[in-house]
Amino acid sequence: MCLTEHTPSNATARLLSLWRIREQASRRPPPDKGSRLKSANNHRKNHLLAALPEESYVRLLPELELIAMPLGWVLYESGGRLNYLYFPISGIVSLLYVTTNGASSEIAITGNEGLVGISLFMGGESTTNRAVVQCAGHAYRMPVPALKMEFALGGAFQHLALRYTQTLITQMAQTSVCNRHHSLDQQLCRWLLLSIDRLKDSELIMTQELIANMLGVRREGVTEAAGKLQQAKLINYSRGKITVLNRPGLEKRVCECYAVVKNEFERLLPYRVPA
Amino acid sequence: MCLTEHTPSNATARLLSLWRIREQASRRPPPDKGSRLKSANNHRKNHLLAALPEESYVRLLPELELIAMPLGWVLYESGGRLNYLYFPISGIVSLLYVTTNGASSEIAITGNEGLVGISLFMGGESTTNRAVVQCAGHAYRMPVPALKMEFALGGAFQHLALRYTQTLITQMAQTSVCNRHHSLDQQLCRWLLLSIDRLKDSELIMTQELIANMLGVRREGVTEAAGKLQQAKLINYSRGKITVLNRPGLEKRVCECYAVVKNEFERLLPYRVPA
DNA sequence: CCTCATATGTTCGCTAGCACACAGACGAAA
DNA sequence: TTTCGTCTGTGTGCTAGCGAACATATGAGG
Repeated sequence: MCLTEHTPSNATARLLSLWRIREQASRRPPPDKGSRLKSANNHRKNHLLAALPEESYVRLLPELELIAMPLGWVLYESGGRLNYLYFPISGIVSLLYVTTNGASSEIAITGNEGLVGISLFMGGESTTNRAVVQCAGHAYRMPVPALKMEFALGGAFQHLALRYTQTLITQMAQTSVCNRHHSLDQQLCRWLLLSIDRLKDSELIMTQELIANMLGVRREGVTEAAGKLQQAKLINYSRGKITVLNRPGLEKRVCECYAVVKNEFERLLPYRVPA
Repeated sequence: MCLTEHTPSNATARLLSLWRIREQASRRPPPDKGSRLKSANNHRKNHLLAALPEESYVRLLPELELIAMPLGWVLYESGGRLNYLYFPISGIVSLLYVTTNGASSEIAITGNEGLVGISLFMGGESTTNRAVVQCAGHAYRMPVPALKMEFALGGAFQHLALRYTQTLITQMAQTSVCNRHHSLDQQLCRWLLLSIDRLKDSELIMTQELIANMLGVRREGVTEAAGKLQQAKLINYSRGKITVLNRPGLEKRVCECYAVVKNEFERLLPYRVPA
């Protein structure tokens, strides 16, 4: 492919670990329809659904189906077709780009503040990235026809979807800049903060190997950076479980990128606690 | 700001060169209204305008005003308010992110295939990046009220604008990955190809210093990478003028990122030659 | 033709992060 | 308890790109 490409030796290892994820995925297709979680209030755990006016909300309600998002499940593949728009109510979904030689980078991250599958309403039907569940959780999914109808109305739903897309764009731009200019240490802090912002507790189930895949760096690099944070008592980790002990401490170390993304988020989609 | 931030010493130099740009900009506000270029067919030099059905086109025509985009002109500033949506018919506009310590990175690039100011219809009104004219040219601009009205119709215009936004997202994602995984040499090739794709001739007015700002690297690095390309007779440059001599040669050296962006572009917005 | 600001070339030491190769350490299952 | 797979820690080169300082070239304007 590329003669002058960086040697893909280690990249192969990364690819393997991604394969592992994908196999997990095929083993566990989305179950959980009609679980105990299915009570009206759960919908409002997704901030976008929560922000919908009553009128749109009642229209969409019957279309929404609750599903479980197991760790590692691939919501959509690069170039693949989507049949649903997803509104997470818990857990984290990563938008991941995987290069032809197996190296990968996280492009953006979505939790219960957003939705997964913007290409459905943007018009492309597919994108060049992959969406993977990074932390298990649940989501409501909406079939494409319903989505398109509601979007075409040009009302609150369209408005929210587009604003959310704009925050995603900000996140992607910031990731790009961060990749270029900031140290691995800072990027790890950013990643940790963005992630725990999307969880209720401050505990992540995530190995350093996977974090390395997200950040697009070597696992050893993450070990080193995480080691520093642990020494500073900001986090604690062992065997795929990371606990944030001192959030303000992380915020001191992180680069500007985190704040930019967060501020832009609050500017565009101020979250109102659902009634 | 960031204690562990990379030293901003050289970044300062970069900032200065950006200042220079901005001063040029304030010296030359958009003139050129009603120039000789103003003939009906010129609108169609912008691919998005060209793709509009007659019905929308005639509605928008009276709203469009031709302006010149001088080199270095800032269409909008990070966080700043926009009053127009721009449809370039020639020249190149860079979306640039500048960090607090003065380092910068190009996020995406727009020519006559697209439009500048997506935040206007996405809903944010502003973005965290800056749009700078990288190669002088002309554009039609549309005032915000007209834009919003047309967009709200939910017709072809909305459709095209959103599809274009999707290609822009692809470009940003790819830039991010490229920043992480590919060598400066390859990135330079990508940048050159993306740029000359948006120009009629294969000549760029651009110093290595400025390219370095776009790519977010040191000028010396660009000198070295460009030197290799010149030795290989792929390009020729001197004092701020770069000529591409051997396009296929560049395409052999470039990383996958260029092709991904280009293919996605053609998939989403196949350009039909205007009648 | 000369001057001078600007653009490019080159050098040297330095650091972050890479590749590769193991060693330990923990925990779930047998 | 033992075993074994998975995580994490560490070390040894190595390279790309950084910072800084300076040398050279070149073209536009006097």
